[in-house]
Amino acid sequence: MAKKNIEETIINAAAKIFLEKGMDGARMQEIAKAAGINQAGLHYYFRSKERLFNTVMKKRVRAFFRSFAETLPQADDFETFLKSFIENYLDHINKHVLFMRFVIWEVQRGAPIMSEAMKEAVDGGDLPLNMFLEKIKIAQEAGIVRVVDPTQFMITTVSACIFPFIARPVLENVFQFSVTGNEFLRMRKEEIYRVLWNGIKKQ
Amino acid sequence: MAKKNIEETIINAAAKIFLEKGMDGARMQEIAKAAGINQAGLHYYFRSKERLFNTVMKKRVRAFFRSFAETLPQADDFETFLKSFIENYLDHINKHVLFMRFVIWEVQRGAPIMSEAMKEAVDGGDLPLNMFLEKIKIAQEAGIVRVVDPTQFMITTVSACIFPFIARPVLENVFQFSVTGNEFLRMRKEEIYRVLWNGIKKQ
DNA sequence: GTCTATACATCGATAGAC
DNA sequence: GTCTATCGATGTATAGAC
Repeated sequence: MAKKNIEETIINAAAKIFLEKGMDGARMQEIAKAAGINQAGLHYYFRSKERLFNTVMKKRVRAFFRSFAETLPQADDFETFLKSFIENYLDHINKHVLFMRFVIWEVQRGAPIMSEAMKEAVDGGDLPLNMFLEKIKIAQEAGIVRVVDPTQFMITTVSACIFPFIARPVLENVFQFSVTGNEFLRMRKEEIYRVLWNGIKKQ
Repeated sequence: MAKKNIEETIINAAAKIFLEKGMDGARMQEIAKAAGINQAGLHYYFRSKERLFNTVMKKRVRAFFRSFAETLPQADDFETFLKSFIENYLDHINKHVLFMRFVIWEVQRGAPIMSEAMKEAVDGGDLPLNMFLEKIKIAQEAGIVRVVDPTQFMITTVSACIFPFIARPVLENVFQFSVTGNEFLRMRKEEIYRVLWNGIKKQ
């Protein structure tokens, strides 16, 4: 296997373990096994656990931020835009639940690389938030939606989307519900769109 | 100091460290120091790290669930009820950000005690969710609010409340904002109430 | 019950043969 | 570049004096 391929294999295996267990809970031995090499090989390629962690995270954060663009619909009509965004974004979240929960935890836990990687991704223009915010402003000026702070509305939107998924194991205990992943996804798409569109549209 | 008092002191010190660092990242030495004793004393009182962790969590989860009742307002009028609930609940969250983020992380990480403690608290009736859900149903029957699934609406409400706080370090990077805690709290109270009330009220 | 000293286990990292 | 063997550091846990 070529060197680049091995490094790629290690990074993917490491990402899986790190996302599940966190930096503190992850074991180099487990990563090595998942990558199909031994622990000495792991150190040969990445020198230390910290360097491996940093490499993995820089790559993942950037890729994750970039992929946000794919959730942004083309529609000019704000209602259609919002509905499509919620559907796309929930599908997107559904694929990255582990990563999002992990980032929230590791950032507060104090891993310096996380903030650094996010800052780089934001400064590098990997996260096109402005398009969403502009859509709101345009709809406000057109009198389609109420005048609200666009950033606050967007925070509310992503909160309603992300939280039920990253906290799902907790919610299942608290609300004592039990539905399949697909059913839950479908219900959330409907609920969030209805509440948010009614919540922001002009009567 | 009486035995009960020392145990209490240790539990509080341990909770602080566990919530910040997680089970894997917490160190017995650090907990001992924070409790003002040495590591041998820690083991004398709680035998092992796992037992200490379990004791702390059972206590905290139950207390946290119980305190939810304090966020439930008395108001009969649903609009007033919702507005007050959001304000109370955000104040409540603001005091327990570390704990909530920690629970979400540890539950997925696989700490068996967490699910167990939650189940006990729920089964013990420590979490009076029904009052909130009943309020929605009554308002629906009275024609005050639209017909929605009460559980889904409640999930949306708590999501909009909790997420911005547990993910705040991330949001600050992503949205590049920087306001004081109090200012952020005030803005969220206003935003969530406006969007959710408009989102559910009958036109 | 509380201390010091230390045993014991685990993990990250490296040396050195191949 | 990859392996086995092992070092050294760190962290949990305990023995035993007081």
